[in-house]
Amino acid sequence: MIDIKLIRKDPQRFIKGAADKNFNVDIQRLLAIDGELRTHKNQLQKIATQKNKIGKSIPNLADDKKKAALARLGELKSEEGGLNDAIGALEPEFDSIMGQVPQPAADEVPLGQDDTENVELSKWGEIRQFDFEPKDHIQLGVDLGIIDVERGVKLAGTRNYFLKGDGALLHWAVLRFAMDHMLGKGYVPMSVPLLMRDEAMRGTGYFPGAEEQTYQMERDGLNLVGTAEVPLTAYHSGEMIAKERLPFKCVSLSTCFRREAGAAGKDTYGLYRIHQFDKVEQVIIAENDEQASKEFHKEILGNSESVMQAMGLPYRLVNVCTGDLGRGQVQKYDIEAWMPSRDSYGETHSASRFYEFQARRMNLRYKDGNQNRFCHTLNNTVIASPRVLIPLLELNQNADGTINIPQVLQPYIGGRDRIVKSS
RNA sequence: GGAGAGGUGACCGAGUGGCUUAAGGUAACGGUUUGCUAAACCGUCGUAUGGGUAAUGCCCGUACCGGGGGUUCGAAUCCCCCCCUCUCCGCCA
Repeated sequence: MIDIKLIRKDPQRFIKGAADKNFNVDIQRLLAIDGELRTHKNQLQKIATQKNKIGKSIPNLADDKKKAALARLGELKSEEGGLNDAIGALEPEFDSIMGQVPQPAADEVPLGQDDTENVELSKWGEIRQFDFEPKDHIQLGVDLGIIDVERGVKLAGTRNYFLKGDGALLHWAVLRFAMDHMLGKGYVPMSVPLLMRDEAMRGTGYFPGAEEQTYQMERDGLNLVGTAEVPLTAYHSGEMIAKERLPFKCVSLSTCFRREAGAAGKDTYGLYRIHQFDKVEQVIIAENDEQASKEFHKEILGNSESVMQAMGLPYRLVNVCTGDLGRGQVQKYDIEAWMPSRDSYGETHSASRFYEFQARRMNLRYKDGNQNRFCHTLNNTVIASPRVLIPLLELNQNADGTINIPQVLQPYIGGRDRIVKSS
């Protein structure tokens, strides 16, 4: 949510901001309604002033004067009714448009239409050249007996899968390593509810917009979250946090659910785009300070980079362009890991900062002196699996079809250093 | 699922029609004093919004006691609907 006062002051900034992000929002209409509403509310206020004045004098009035006063009150009331009707007719549209105004991107965000125009900032690691014909992760997984997509589809439909034996162990190894990595940095571990009210979905900015991407439990009015960002960020929603408790840094391991509606035919092969996966997610709730937010943004990005580096996975860092940003994001960095079977980098992490966009929607505040201020929020993936298993399996395969396990993961998989076919 | 009790400011908590610009307390902030891992006393202290003004300050308004509607000249207080929380019972990993 954007402060309407900022929109009034500089509408051009928000018109351009929305256009850059490819959001279709009628700011002019918003301001027209805002103007009308303000005029009406102003009149309403004047009427209320008169009503209050007359109302207070009534007990001390003589009968004839009282009668006149009551008559006057009647007139004022009907005037008030007309104004209230006008306001009632305008407000829903106002609220609807307000909820859609995007947060303008930061100046350092490149202009662009979609992810093809994201700008590469840096690369880490050597891309492995194979001296044999490498298999993709599904071939490897099926041959080793650790990935079973067929039965996943049989039981749960397309984009579902089983991980089995060392496949399941490797999946959990990656998650546990990532979690331990974050605990060393002082993030508070959280186990969170995954069914969220609409309120939390709106507060984080997923609604309106992502309803189609969300499994909705209509009978209970709850939504399966697509990321632990929702419960973590909304944890203190509606509260006044003590300033000393900021920044609040937390991390959660959770399952994530995504309908992937509208992605029909896209990335259908393998474990890249699936309905259910597990993710370690980091969230920071901070004071309202843009410079500090940028610092925290670097911090959460660094946390994830060091996880990738520890596992030896080559990746590149991308500055996401305006057209590929979500409604609330000020700026977003993606980490994309090299995936041999795709012959390209594929997104594995997404680090966003929002300034007060989310906090304003969920009324998440702290006291700064005698002023109440909205917090700043940020989040980033620490690791998401099984997507990260794609590079992990493919890049560490041997000619005989076995997989080398990176050293940092070995403690989580029985101290073994490779995955071999089990009988 | 059944029954009951509740939702008041950062927090606790009083308040059944005008004296509520919400008592009292806690926390916070400023000060005085005594002295020392602090206490006592005094003072300040809700939010949002409109107008005025050079002003995030000050002045004048308006709204806000879970949300929405109603009764009334006047509602935290009475009525209706909804949401949420808690307790007990039932069921249950």
